[in-house]
Amino acid sequence: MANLKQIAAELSLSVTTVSRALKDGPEVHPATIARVKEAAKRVNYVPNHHGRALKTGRTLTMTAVYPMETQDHLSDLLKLPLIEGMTLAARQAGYSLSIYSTTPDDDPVESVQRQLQAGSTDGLIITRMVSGDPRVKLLLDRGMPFVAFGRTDLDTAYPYVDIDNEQIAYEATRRLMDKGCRRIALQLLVPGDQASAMRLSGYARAMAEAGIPIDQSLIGHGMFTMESSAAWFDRMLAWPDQPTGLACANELGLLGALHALGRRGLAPGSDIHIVTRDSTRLSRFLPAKIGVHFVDMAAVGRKLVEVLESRIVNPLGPVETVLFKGEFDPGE
Amino acid sequence: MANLKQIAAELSLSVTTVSRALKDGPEVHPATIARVKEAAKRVNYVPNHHGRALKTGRTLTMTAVYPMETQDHLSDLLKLPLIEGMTLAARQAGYSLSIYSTTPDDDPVESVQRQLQAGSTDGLIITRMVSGDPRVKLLLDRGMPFVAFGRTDLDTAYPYVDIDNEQIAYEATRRLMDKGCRRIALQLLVPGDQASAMRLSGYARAMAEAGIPIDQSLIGHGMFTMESSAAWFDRMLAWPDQPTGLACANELGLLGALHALGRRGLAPGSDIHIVTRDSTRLSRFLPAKIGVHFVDMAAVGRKLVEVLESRIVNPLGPVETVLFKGEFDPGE
DNA sequence: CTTTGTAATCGTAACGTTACGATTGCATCG
DNA sequence: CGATGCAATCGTAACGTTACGATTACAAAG
Repeated sequence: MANLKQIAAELSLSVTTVSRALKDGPEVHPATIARVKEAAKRVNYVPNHHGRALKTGRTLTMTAVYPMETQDHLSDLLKLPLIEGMTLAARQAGYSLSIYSTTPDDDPVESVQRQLQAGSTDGLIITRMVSGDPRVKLLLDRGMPFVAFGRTDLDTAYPYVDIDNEQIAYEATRRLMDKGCRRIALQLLVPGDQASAMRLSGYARAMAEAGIPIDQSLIGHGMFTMESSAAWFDRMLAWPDQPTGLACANELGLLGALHALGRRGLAPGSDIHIVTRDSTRLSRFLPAKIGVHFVDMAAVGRKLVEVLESRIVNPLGPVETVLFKGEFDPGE
Repeated sequence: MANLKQIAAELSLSVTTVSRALKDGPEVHPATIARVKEAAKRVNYVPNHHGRALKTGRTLTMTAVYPMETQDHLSDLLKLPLIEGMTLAARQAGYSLSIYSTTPDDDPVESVQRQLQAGSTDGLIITRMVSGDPRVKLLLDRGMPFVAFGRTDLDTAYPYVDIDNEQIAYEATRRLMDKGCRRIALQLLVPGDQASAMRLSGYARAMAEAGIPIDQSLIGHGMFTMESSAAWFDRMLAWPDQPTGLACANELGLLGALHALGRRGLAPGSDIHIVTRDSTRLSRFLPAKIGVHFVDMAAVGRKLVEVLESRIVNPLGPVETVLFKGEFDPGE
């Protein structure tokens, strides 16, 4: 409620002087600065966000576009440490972080466009990149600072932070082969998005190296939930030529697959081997031998904010791109 | 980039008329309204958030204060569906949701105060209520719309949405007793906060009814992580009078406890029984017989936003309070 | 031909802030 | 004693929006 005008009136100063005093302007008498700061503290003055934003054009707000698969099912657990990393880093950098949820019904380009216009944000964190993602061009054209979580196949340079999904899937597949697996099943999330495409590509590379032809029926798409993962894997386990190795999309996929195995009295480690990506370290606490690829998503979240901040502060600076590698833990 | 002034200049109208036309003001000629809307659409006009907020005092922003235990460990998984429920509901109600992370180092009252002053939000969602929570009085005094996730022991009325933790813990304890357990261990999260106090109270009620004295050494505080849960439970399993029942704080506590059991070659269901609160349905996919109390946190998140919106729209309206009950599933 | 009424549009001020140029007071210097 | 320089402070305008009262044009009524 307290504003510059009130402080100015109380101290018989002009609004200008008060404003300058609060930023330690060199033109203001030190004694006046002290008086102003004392008064500001006393009345609990905090600069009005909108007044400042309107004048300066800077809002000190970052917006993360948060894609949801459905409204009913639990999202990929990696989003929790990601959000925590982002919110904390944003706050420490002096920004507030706004979360903009989108459902599959929303047009992703339009979602971005709306954020652009309203001038309500200094920068955007976009996720769920797709091939030739049109949002990148749009944002570059408008000069809106942004950073992508994930990459896309464009010839223009743009800032991104990504996980090396290709390497993760390659390594996962190789590990399974080391255990003797040749029929290796692969779980993917969103059909057509970049992260899934990279996983598929890493898988294909490992298979090609081993000279094993790819069996499309071993590749599962849309494995968002424990239920869908369990049902899909259960179906495969009924085949005469059931898979002997499985690379899970994430923790939820793993839990679903373990559930399907358990119902048949099977456990991973002897006949069937399982590898998963895990960003919560949850799988390390399961009573099963599982190879785990850990990626520190809180660090990814912090990095996203860091890169975005540098874009905001210096829009013409060098375009940063960061690739996080995972750490593989074979699980005994 | 496009603003009212530009549209007005282009159509040779005043800014006022354009502004009114966009809201279908009855004083504007229908033909003019059509012209204005066409032009607005053509130049992709979206009202500037800060200009509007400054003038009207409404920001169309809600802020959720998000408490974090530590910067390193994964938070309670219930926060993921909670955030998803909140962000989606906020967006559908026309608000954007800002997440304000706080660490244990932050003074919770000061965190709230800062949000208040800056005028950057229309309402607050506060969590992690403590006994006699000073934030409630502060917010009521200032007339800032808010809703609490959780209750506190104050004689003033204020809006809240809560989970019936007392009932959850009572029922959990009773279920364990039904299985024959008398030495029942209880996991709690934050020492001193309201949710943990309620859990403890429900536990105590069930124990009193059964005439079993409470053994303080069976009550564990600060069980935020799988690691701490595992270590704590492991210590107890080494006792000659080890517990025969365990009520876990949440999914992470459960995984930690199962891990400790598994290392000793034990499984829940015969000698030792386990019950947990679960809001991700994760425990249903574990190969263990566990009693589960499910609470739909996405619904809680949506409700929080709904209650907050009604406070914002009608600050003098009736004070809503909502209590979510869980559903118990005995796990076979 | 002036008055009254009404539909449509306009102009000004204000929200709280900051940028920038103008102004004041006072000591110093030729 | 008037000119100059400097430190300190002030005033105005602007960001984009909306609220409110004023103004215009024109038709109908006296």
